[in-house]
Amino acid sequence: MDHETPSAGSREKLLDVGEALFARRGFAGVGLREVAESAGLGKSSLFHHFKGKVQLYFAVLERVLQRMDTRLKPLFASALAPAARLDGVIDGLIDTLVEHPGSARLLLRALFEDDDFAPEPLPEAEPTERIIEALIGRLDRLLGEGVAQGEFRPVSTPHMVQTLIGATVYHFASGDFGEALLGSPLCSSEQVRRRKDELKALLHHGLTAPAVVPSGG
Amino acid sequence: MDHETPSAGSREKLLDVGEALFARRGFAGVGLREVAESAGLGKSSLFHHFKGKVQLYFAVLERVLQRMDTRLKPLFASALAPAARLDGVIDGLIDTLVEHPGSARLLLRALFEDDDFAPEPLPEAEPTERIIEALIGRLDRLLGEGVAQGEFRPVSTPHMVQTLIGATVYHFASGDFGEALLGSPLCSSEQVRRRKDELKALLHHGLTAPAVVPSGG
DNA sequence: GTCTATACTACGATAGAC
DNA sequence: GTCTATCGTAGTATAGAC
Repeated sequence: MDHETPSAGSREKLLDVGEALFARRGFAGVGLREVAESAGLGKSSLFHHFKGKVQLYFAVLERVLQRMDTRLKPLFASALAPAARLDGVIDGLIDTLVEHPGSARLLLRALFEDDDFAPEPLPEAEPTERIIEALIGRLDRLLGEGVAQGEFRPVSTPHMVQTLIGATVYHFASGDFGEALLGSPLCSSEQVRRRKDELKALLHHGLTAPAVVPSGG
Repeated sequence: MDHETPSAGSREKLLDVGEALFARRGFAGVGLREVAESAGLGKSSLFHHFKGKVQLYFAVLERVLQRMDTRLKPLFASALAPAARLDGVIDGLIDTLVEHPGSARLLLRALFEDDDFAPEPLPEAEPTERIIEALIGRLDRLLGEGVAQGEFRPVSTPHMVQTLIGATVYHFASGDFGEALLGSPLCSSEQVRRRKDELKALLHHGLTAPAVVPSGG
């Protein structure tokens, strides 16, 4: 093992620093000098670990998405009924967003900022797009399953996916604004529990099919 | 009249161009040269209309927010019951986001990107914060009213505000991703109508109090 | 693998002619 | 009100010493 670890510590540290900075200020707002020096390196040493700025950025994004995918995959694969499975996915998603500060913002940026870093599609963006597509696909299928089985109302699953992203990713990305709105830190254990409860209650009432009703109603 | 219009056209054009560019690439991702030349001016002429980059940015943001505020104020002030009033606000909000492309992204950025353009709080950011605070305050009070009158479930109004922002602002800010997910343009009249219907249905089932139940249940 | 030094470009902003 | 010219800084990236 370890046949692929050039210097081990520095690369990880660059990814950590890059994750924090890119999350806060976005791709264009971050200078490589700041990244390198925050990691305890000189500016030029960064280029020994990453070919350029975009490569660093997508390496950071891919690590965040990989973490999320690893965490959520088993929850999607559980044998529970769709509604219970969705509850588990929501809890797991919120947990990962909270455990790794910055990942919510980084993910939100990846979703709404069109990757217009370069004119032509970048090959290094492909792995990240693959993971996002897989995650969204699983969520969409879970919702579709619930609708097919009659446990959920017949909603538009893509629109519900968007609503769920907004309710989770956006919420935990909304730093100072969200904190001012709630009156206490977004990631405090109390507000995290509250967020989970509020969202799951909204879905329980709003997504679950409202029991069996006679068609004449 | 007209005592305050120096050149009229250029300033408006700069705001238009700035709105499009800042929405797409964020504050740091936009160069003043591109803004000026896209407006048909030289780079230096821009400084005749705006003192600097931050002033241009907040002028753009303020215009967007002002537009939104003017549109939504009467909807918030309507005499309808809270649930119907909320429906109207949602329709109006989505309409403004759709009519002015870029405003969703610009607003989303303003909400989740902490204004870390400068170390100290900028005086030119204050008007925008005032409008946002007013809008959010009205929405929060509308929800609180509905809860107090028993028309809504006893939800956390700040959390519901966040959910609504995510369901509207984020959705229409999610350009290529959202379009790929839905399979057709976000702002097509069909998808806009669908978005309104899906969201209002979710709220109708998930936010409205589920009829009167005996307390012993 | 990290450093100093450097090339080249673009940035925000200012000065002054017209 | 717009222009050309310029300043100072910081950006990404490369070359080469250690």
